[in-house]
Amino acid sequence: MIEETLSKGERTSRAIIDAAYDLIIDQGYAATSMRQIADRAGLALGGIYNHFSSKEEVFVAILEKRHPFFQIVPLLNSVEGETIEAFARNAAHTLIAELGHHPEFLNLLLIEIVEFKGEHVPLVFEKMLPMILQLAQRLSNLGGNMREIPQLVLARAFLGMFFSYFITELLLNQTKFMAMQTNALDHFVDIFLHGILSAEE
Amino acid sequence: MIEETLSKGERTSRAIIDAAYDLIIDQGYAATSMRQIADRAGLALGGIYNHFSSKEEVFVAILEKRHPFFQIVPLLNSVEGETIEAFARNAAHTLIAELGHHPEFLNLLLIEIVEFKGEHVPLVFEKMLPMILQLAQRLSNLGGNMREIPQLVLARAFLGMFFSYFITELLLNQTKFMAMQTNALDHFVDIFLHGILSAEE
DNA sequence: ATAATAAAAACGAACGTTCGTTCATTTCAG
DNA sequence: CTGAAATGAACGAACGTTCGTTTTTATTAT
Repeated sequence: MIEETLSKGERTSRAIIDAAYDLIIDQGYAATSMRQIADRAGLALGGIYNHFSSKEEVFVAILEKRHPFFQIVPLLNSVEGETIEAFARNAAHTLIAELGHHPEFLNLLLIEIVEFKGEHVPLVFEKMLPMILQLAQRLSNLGGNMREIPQLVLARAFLGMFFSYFITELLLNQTKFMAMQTNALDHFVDIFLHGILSAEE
Repeated sequence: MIEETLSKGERTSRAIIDAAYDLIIDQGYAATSMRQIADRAGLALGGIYNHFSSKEEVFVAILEKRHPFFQIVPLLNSVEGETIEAFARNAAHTLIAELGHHPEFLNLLLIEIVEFKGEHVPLVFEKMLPMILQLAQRLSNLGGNMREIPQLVLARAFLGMFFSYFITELLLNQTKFMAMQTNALDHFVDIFLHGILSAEE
């Protein structure tokens, strides 16, 4: 349907990006060759260069379409919840429900950090700025009492909750002898909301 | 002094590991060549193969000596503090004081995840097990009241606090227009201890 | 101590592949 | 019919690894 309305160039452009994305999040950038990308996209090696002028340009195109933040921020914008607590809980479950099936969805972010030293981060941030501002506006109107915490710290800690959840999940999945933790996320959210200490003293 | 007592083989072995470590955390594994490693270690290309039988074997040797967990866990073991809160605060500051000057110290962990899919994680975990058990024993004796949280979740959340601190710090350092956050770590610890919600209702 | 010797280490050219990119040519779409 | 898209051979450079040789080290016998 949609494919029909796209020009041929646009279609193979997307096929290249899709193929490169799959390969790169699986193998990393340097370990993925243009030949592999061409094969998977279903065209000849030289054909890629009719759409992208270099390997890195393909990578940048992937970042602009598929950076994890572009998945996370809109999802957060769609989360319901009147209070801070309700929003945090719903956000956690929404993100896990949507992204939990793709534990490698963070790989693109990590690859960019590891293989490009984060030099494309400004590009991604700039492209995300409207979405971020909209989200910030939305969050500032939430009900509930919150301790005095700088907004940026709050955002970092909230994002960090997912970073740590996914990265440690990834590490644990490798050590088979450790038990699965089905409700670990709820605990993470609880710690984020209430901390590890008990109220009594 | 110490060098004098080491055999020639041991010395160049270490030189190779040191050189490879510097290059790999800077460029990634696939992007680092054996020639670069040889040059930086100060020997000829073929010389490496008198000490390691392949490039991956060099990488494994690096992991066994320099994996971030081997720096973190002993540091945590050395942290003082009688209560949970005191320990958490001291631990955070100790780790940042020691590792904060090397924001790339997590790279080896990320590289292993990204370029090897975490397949060496069991190896590292096994080597760390005694240290971990010792630390767990130490922490279970801390004073202070804590909410009921599974030990493994607690460990994940605690580690996650540093993951998120360092990764977001790394991201922010790229976006020059954002202000430095000098005391962000204290806020992270506060959130870890008390959560973001205020006690009143 | 000194000389002889066997093992370990260093060397660097060479091997066969694979890499990213280019290009003249052919095919196809609008 | 014209420009965009696809082709696949070819380029030089770089890759990991091997190998025959030379040099250095550590040990033994003198």
